[in-house]
Amino acid sequence: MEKKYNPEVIEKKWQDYWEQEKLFKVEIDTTKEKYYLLEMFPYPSGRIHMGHVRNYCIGDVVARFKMMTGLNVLHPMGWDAFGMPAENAAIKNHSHPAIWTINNINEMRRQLKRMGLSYDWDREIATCHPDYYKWEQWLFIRMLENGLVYRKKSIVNYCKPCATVLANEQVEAGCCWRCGEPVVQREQDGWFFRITKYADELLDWCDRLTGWPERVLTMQRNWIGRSEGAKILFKQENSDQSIEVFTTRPDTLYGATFMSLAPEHPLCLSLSKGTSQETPVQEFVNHALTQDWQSRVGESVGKEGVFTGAYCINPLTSRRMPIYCANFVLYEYGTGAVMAVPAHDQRDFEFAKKYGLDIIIVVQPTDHVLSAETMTEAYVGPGNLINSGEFDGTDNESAKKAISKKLKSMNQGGPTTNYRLRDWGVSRQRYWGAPIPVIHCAKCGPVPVPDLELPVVLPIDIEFPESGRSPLPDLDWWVNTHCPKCGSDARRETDTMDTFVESSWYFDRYTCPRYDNGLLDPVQDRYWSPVDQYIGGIEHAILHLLYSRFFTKALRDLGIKKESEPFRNLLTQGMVIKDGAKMSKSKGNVVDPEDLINKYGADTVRLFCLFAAPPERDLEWTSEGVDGAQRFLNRIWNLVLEYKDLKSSDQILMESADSRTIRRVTHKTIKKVTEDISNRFRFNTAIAAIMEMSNELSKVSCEEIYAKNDLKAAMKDAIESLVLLMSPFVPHISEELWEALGNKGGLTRRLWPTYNSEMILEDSLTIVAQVNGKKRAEIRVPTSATEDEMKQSAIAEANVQKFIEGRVIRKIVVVSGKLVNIVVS
RNA sequence: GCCUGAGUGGUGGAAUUGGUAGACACAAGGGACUUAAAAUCCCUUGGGGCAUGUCCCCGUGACGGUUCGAGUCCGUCCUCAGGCACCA
Repeated sequence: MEKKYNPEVIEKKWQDYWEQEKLFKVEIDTTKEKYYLLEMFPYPSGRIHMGHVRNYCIGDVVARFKMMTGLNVLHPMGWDAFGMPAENAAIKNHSHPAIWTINNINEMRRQLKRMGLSYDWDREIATCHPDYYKWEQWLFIRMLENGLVYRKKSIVNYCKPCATVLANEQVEAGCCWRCGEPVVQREQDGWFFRITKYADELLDWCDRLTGWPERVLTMQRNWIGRSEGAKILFKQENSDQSIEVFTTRPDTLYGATFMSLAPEHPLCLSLSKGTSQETPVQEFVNHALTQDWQSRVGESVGKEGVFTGAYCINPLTSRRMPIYCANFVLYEYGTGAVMAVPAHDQRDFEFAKKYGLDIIIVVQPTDHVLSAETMTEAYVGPGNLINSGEFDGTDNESAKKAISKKLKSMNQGGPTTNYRLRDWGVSRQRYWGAPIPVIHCAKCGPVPVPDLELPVVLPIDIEFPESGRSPLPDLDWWVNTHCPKCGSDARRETDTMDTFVESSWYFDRYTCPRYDNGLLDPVQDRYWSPVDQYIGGIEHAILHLLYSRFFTKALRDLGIKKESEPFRNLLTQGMVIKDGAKMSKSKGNVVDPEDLINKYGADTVRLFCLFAAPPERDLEWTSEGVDGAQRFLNRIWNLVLEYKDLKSSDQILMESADSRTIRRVTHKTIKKVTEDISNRFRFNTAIAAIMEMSNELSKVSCEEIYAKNDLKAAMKDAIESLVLLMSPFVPHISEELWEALGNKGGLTRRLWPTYNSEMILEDSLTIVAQVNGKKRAEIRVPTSATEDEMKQSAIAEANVQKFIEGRVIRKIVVVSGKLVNIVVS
């Protein structure tokens, strides 16, 4: 053993050893309990950042700990390798997305290996590999066959110069993020996953995901946004057509005085056609549709609208209700049409005031009286119905049900449920993604590519255009094909899939990454699924985690999987920040993990990441803290150096108090560290306990230890336990120290130390003596002391006497092992 | 606006079921070793008081409440962070 801790040498040594011994390679072992641990796989952006480091350090502690407790641990890693940054980089560097991606993967794999993470690298997957997306295409077709995928026209953000659809987050202040030209709304065909079919199930299962943070579940519940209400049909005047609306307030139907349609609603134009309102409506609609989203629905935007010239009929009052087109009505939510009740809805109130429309109060609160003439805002609270015919006097909650029921009996609507969740549009007019496996035939329409022709390989050998426009539509040799059904000339779908599709099932593929007879090997899936612990950033709380849940249910219904939920437990780690802000290039506060590894070694970096904050919280990066972590590892190194030659084989005549103290510290620490890792993921307190133990052991004199057999034995056990306890956090130095103690390498094959409760017991303990709840003394009592004895020693204490003297003792509260509280008047 | 979290020393954080507030670190100050520095080791370190103690008072965002006892439970409010946001 070297005199000085030299991470550079030992980290390389043990990483090589782990790789040669294939220490982290796993296979099904039915004699062992399985544990599937997964961290969110990275996008191969080029270099790992501190967020990755933190995420993967946390995962590695859990993985190594679970291995040591005897579980069969699956701990894989891979690459979320499709996506736009590859295209941008290719444009910038006159390169190719594939080359850029592969180089990045190689670089990042090398960096991750330097962290000493316990991955089974044989299971590595990259989602841009045809062997991976082949099964995604296969699944797409199965979903298409089962009605879970469909094609529809929808309104999208479109950039003309770039000839592509933009995601909402790629539109900056109404302009394209790349070319700066204004984005327009455009109706376009695209493929959709029918996630709304699972809205109820996704929502209901939120209550059963007991291993997920409540915060994430709340966000998902809000996103799904189930609301109970009614659909109501309003007959159009002079027509047998009806307009359907959704409302959560059917109780206010008697107060509905007009109707509002979203500008996208086709009725806006058709109703006004041929009337004097035709031109104003056309202008209004055109204006609304060409506006960017912010200036149309933004917070500060007022209510605007225009009369369509048409009327509909309130089914209960037979009132003639003018139909308006209004900017605040969302086409995507509900039916894109709303009944307006100005007295009881703030938006309708503002709109009615502006355009001079009638306000009728139908819900009267019990504590004050509303009047339509004087009210300055809508009343949305509870109350009893008025102006509502047969429902007058009913409380409005019961009226919701009663009126829904009546509408149903009239065939004019009825109770219904509506969701905020919309179907998931996955078409992207981009190159670097998985091709959608469909062929468009003029006669047969869209036809799935036959299974035998899968995968539809993304053409790689191409010139990547500088415009950013996808080269696929121009690749005649690739696009032109024949219809699988009728054989006539046809064109391939040139859209690729949203990259969230790949990450919605990658965790399944890790169980059988090279399986070629199907998407999943049922034997592997049954053994490994579901993921027992998933770890990643909170930023994926909705999209990725919701999509993955949807895919799991879809795979189940297609008979491919048994499980209904992908991730049994979820840990969301906080961000890494520096100087109070998230690390970013623009702020100039980025710390490069590899520089740190070069300077300190991976163990120090790991230790700091795990010690400075609990996983869910943000981690403030400080270089002083890293220095501190390094100092601790040096101290441990020196401590082990002192005791590495201890032999415990000498005969022990009697255990002394000193050796019992060493054993007590050891067993207490084993208990604390075990519980902190397994129950709570509180690595910071686990490490603090290890530090306390090492401080204790450093206090005793080395000569004394070597002088007595019982101390030698106790210390040897203590040092060995210490190294084992440290090993999930700082594996390299632990292996080296373990070897120096005369053992063989491969600590994850060792058993995690266990504690003996009897060893933790002390002969006497310190308890607190309080008077009226204030601490007045600390007293030592024998562990075996009875309540009475504890009371007596508390009362006998001089400082306690001072406070009870001359007062009457009303009551004495005894908490065994903790305190005695004497209550005096 | 609505929904979630979170507010504890100079800093990161600890206190697991209502029972010693500040574990463990970082920073700072003092000391030892050294010709010197670095490294290392030791001591002090929430605020205040004096009678300098096994002392007293105050102290976990604010104010109330429950309790023998509250950082922890309840109520009202304040601040910060995140999510959603004209969702009918």
